[in-house]
Amino acid sequence: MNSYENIKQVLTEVIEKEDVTVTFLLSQPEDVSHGDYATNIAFILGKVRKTSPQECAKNLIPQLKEKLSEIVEKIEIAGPGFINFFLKDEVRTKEVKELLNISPEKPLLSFLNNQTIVCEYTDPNPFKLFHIGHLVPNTIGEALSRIYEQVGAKVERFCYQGDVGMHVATTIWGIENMKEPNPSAEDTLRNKVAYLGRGYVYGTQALKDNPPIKEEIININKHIFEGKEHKLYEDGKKWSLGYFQNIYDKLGTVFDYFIFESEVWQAGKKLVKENTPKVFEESEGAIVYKGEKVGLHTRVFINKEGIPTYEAKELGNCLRKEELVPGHNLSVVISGNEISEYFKVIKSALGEIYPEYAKKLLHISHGMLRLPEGKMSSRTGDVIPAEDLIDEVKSRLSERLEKSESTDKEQLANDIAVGAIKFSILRQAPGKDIVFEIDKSISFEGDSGPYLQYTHARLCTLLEKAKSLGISDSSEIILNPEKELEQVLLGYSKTLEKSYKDLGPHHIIQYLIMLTRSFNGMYGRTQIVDGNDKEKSAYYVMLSKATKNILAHGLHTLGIKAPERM
RNA sequence: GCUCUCGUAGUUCAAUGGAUAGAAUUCAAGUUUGCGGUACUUGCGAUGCAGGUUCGAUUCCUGCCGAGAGCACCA
Repeated sequence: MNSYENIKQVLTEVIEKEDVTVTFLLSQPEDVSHGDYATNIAFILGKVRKTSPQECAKNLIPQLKEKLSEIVEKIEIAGPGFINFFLKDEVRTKEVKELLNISPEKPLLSFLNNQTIVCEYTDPNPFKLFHIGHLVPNTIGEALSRIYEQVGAKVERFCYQGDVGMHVATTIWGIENMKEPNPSAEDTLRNKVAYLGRGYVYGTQALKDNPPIKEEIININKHIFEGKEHKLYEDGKKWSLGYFQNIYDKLGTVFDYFIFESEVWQAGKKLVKENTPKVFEESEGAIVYKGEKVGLHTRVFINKEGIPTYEAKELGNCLRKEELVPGHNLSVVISGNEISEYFKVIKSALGEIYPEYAKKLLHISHGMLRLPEGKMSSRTGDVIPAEDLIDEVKSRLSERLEKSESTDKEQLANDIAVGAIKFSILRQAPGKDIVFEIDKSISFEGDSGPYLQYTHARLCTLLEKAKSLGISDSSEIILNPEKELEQVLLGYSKTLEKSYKDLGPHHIIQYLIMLTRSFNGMYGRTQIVDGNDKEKSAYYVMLSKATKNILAHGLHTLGIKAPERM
C-alpha cells in the first residue's frame, strides 16, 4: 500500500467513525508548499455538522496524526479548511524509486481488467483522400485506445470504411469521363490515389454543372451496391487501401479489424425493415426514424430508392462489431462533431431494438483541424492530404536533422513530424477545433512534441554517461531532496486515471510538460552526473531515470514515439 | 426559427464546485565555467454581460450578447 492509499484508508476510517456517509477527495495540491496530499474532508463534514470547516479539521487532526505517524512528517490546516499532508522525505523517495520498474509494456492500472473494448477510429473512405482531417480521429483514437490498455482493458481497434455510396460512384464516373490515361501498374500508390482524387473532383464539378448526369452516377452506384463486377472499382479500392496502410504505418496504428460498408449495409437494411413500423416508419417513400419523440430530429435510414443511408449502415456496423467481438463491454466510436446529432438518433433507434447494444455505445466527437492559411473543403479540390502535411513538417525539420546523431534519419524525421502533429492534436480537450501551426508545433521550445522528445533523448544520453562512470541509481544519501520533482513523478498514475475517466489525453500532455519543466529546473541548478561524488550523483541519476521512464510511458500512451537519439 | 457545442491573458490552450485562475508564445530583464543552452529564473497580462444556487462558481441553473456545427433521402 502506498502513502496515498494509506492516507485515504485512514480518512475513510475516521469518517466512518463520525457516522456519516460522504465522498471526500484526496489529491495532490498544485503548489508544493501545500504538501504532498490535501483533502477537502473538513468541508464535507462541516456541511453535515453545520460547523465551520476549520473546526472540523481541527478535531480530526489529532487522530490523523496518530494513525499516520509512520509516514507523515506533519499535517496542517490551510486556507478555508483543507487538510494538508506532508510525507516524510524517505517515504516519498522510496515511492519514487518504485517508478524505476514501470514500463509501457504492462498496464499501470487495473480499472478495466478483464474487459474488452471495441474502439473505432480514423474511418477514411476508399476513393477519397486521406486528408488532414483524418489525422484527428486517428490520433485521438490511438491515444484513447492506449489509455484504455493502460488501465487494464483489452482493446480491439476497428476501422470502418465507406467503400460504397455516391462518393464512390461519382469518382468512377469522373474517371471514366475525364479523359486521362490510367496510371501504369508500377506507378506509386500515391499517384494512383491522386488520380482517384482528380476523378472525384471532376465528377463533383460535372454534377454541379450538369445535374442530369446524376442518373448515370446513380446507375453506377446501384451496380456497385449489387456487388457486380467492376474493374475500375476493384483497382481503385485496392489502391486506396494500400495507400491507407502506408499512412497507418507512419502514424503507428495497427488495426485489428477493417469493416466495409459493403459488408454491413444488408444487415442494417434488414434490421430497419424488420422493425418498421414498430420502430421506424415510412414517410414520403423513405423509411425514417422519428427522433422527435426523444427530443431529437427525424432522420432517413433507407431512402426512396431503397438504398440504406449512413444511418442504416451504421446500425449494420454495430451488429458486425458484436459478431466479431462478441460480448465486448464498451464500444467507442470517434468521429467529427458534425456527426454528433446523427449519432444520438442512431443510438436511440438502436436502443429500441437492442437496448444492451445501445447502452455500451459511446460516441466521442472531435473538432476540425485547421491550418492558419485557410479552410479545408472536401469538394473543391483544395483538400490537404495528410501525407503532404507530414512531409511539409518533415521538410521544415531538415535543417535541425542535419546535426542529428541518429543513425536512421528518415525514421527519426517521421517520428518527430508525426509526434509534433499528434501533440498539437492531443494538447487540448477533444471536441473543439484545432488550429495547427506548423512552426510552433516543431519549435522545440515551449509546448511541443519535439520538446518532450528532445528532453527524453537528452535523458537517455545522460543516463548512459552515468552508467559508463559506474554511478548506480539507488543512493541512500539524500541531502536535499527534490521535493517538487518527486511529487510530480508520483502524480503520474493519478493523471493517467484522470485521463481515463475524462476520456482526455490532454491531461497527460499537460502533465508531461509539467514534468519536463520540473526536471529541467533541477537539471539547470544541479550537476546530475558527477564522477567525483558518485554517492550524491546516484540520487539525481535515480530521479533522472524515473523521469525518463515516466516520460517514455506517457509518450507511448499518447501514441508518440520517444527516440533515444535526436 | 429550433437543437447541440462553445465564449478564459495580444495569440494558442488548461483548470474532478475549492487555496493566489495554470501553461506556452509575444514583449522586458536576468542566470549559467556542468552532463546536448533546443535550458533555467523573474516580470507584464484574462474568466463576454446580468442575475441565481453555495461556506466557496471559470465550472451548476436562468436570461441576454457573440461564435461554430447540425436540422429528410450525401457521408
